[in-house]
Amino acid sequence: MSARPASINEESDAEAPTATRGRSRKYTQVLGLINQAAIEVFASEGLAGASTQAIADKAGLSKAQLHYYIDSKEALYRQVLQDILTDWIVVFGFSDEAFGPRKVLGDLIRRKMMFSFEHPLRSRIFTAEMMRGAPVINNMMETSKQRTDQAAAVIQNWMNQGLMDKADPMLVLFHIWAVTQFYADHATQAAYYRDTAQQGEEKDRRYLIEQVTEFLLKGAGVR
Amino acid sequence: MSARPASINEESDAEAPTATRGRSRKYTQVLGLINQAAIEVFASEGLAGASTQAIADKAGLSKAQLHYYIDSKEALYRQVLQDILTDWIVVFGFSDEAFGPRKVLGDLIRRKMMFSFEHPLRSRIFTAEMMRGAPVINNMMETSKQRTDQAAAVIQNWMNQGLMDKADPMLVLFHIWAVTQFYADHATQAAYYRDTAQQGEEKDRRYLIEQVTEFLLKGAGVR
DNA sequence: GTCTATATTGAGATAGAC
DNA sequence: GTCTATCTCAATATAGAC
Repeated sequence: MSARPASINEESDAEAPTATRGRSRKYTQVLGLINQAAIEVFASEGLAGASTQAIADKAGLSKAQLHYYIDSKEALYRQVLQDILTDWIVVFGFSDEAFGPRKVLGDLIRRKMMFSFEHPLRSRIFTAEMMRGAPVINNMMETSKQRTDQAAAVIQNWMNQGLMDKADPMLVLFHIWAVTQFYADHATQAAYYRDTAQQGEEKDRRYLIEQVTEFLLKGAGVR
Repeated sequence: MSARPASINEESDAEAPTATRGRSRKYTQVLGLINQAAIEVFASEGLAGASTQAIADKAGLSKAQLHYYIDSKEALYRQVLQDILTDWIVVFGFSDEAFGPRKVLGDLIRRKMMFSFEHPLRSRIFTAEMMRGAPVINNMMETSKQRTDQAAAVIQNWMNQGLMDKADPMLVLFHIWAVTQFYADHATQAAYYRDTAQQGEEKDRRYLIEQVTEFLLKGAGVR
């Protein structure tokens, strides 16, 4: 009960977090509320700055109630990061190499941009964790690295086949990451510099995806 | 005295912070130590997570001593951000438009990359502040916005003269920002994915600058 | 200017009744 | 499962002697 007013920049998804097997309907639902609240607070305050009180408030729970559902603040944070990383692997995954770089990378860029638009808070939590040197997430990143290596190998193949300019494939991936991520992490900055009123509107999103895709494919020399 | 061991990823500059006019030599020197220590702690822990104890330790001071030199943790943080923003304006400034986009943007990219290599912690503090919606730095950003608008106008001129592809000039600046910033904010991630032992070495820096410059100028369609 | 000691607040987490 | 009350600890900041 007592749904809290949505804050600016909030994400609206209420995905069920992982590890809810064999629990009651309500338990899972409450975990979802907590997960969402945690994302909002961690994104703007960081791990240290996030208070369990703030998370509890946003989830519509008392602090004691919250602690009944979670083991600790750190465990909750770890859970959030785990979920984000799982999503990254899907979003940043490659479709079939045979479609060629224009199609495959173009799709990837669009997916990543959509993720930035729809889950900016998740993006920021991840970036914040990276900037600290990934102390919490360290042991979860191996899978992500393997996928990225595979992607780099595919890009290398395309380069060898003359489908795109020769360059360091991993760096090409970095640059795609950097630019698409910018629109999540620096959304405030971007809105301020563009003084755009229509921020987040469908038309503007299409415009940004178009501009970003063109820039990145040209930068990578995709033919 | 009692210089603390340098931690990984530390910045080595000991620039005197602003607002030290009319103070003794020593006072200014101690403020420099505090400033440097603050940068390190804020970068990895954030504003909320940074303890004055940790800052004092890194600066080689007692906590009480630290509080003699600073007004409050928040004021110190504000000071650090102010200094960073001042540096950005210089680094991100344009040289003479007449040199054309290849020279001017190329120089800008190199300067920005060097800043990422040499001041990764400053970069991260700024990004973290942006990701929170810039609550502390908000009223300092007007100057930065003006300069950016001017830069965008110059780029627009170049586009009109056919010196580079037509696109949204502000977005071109965003993308340059995003990619160069990546090498500071995500240095840990980058090192992990590249499993590079020679991280931070002169040769690798030149290599990265070269790759990034080529990618960005191609992306912007600079002729 | 520097030290020891401390006031004060806030937060994470738990106890135990219901 | 939820509540009130509370334990415990850490953190900012200051007091006051030297």
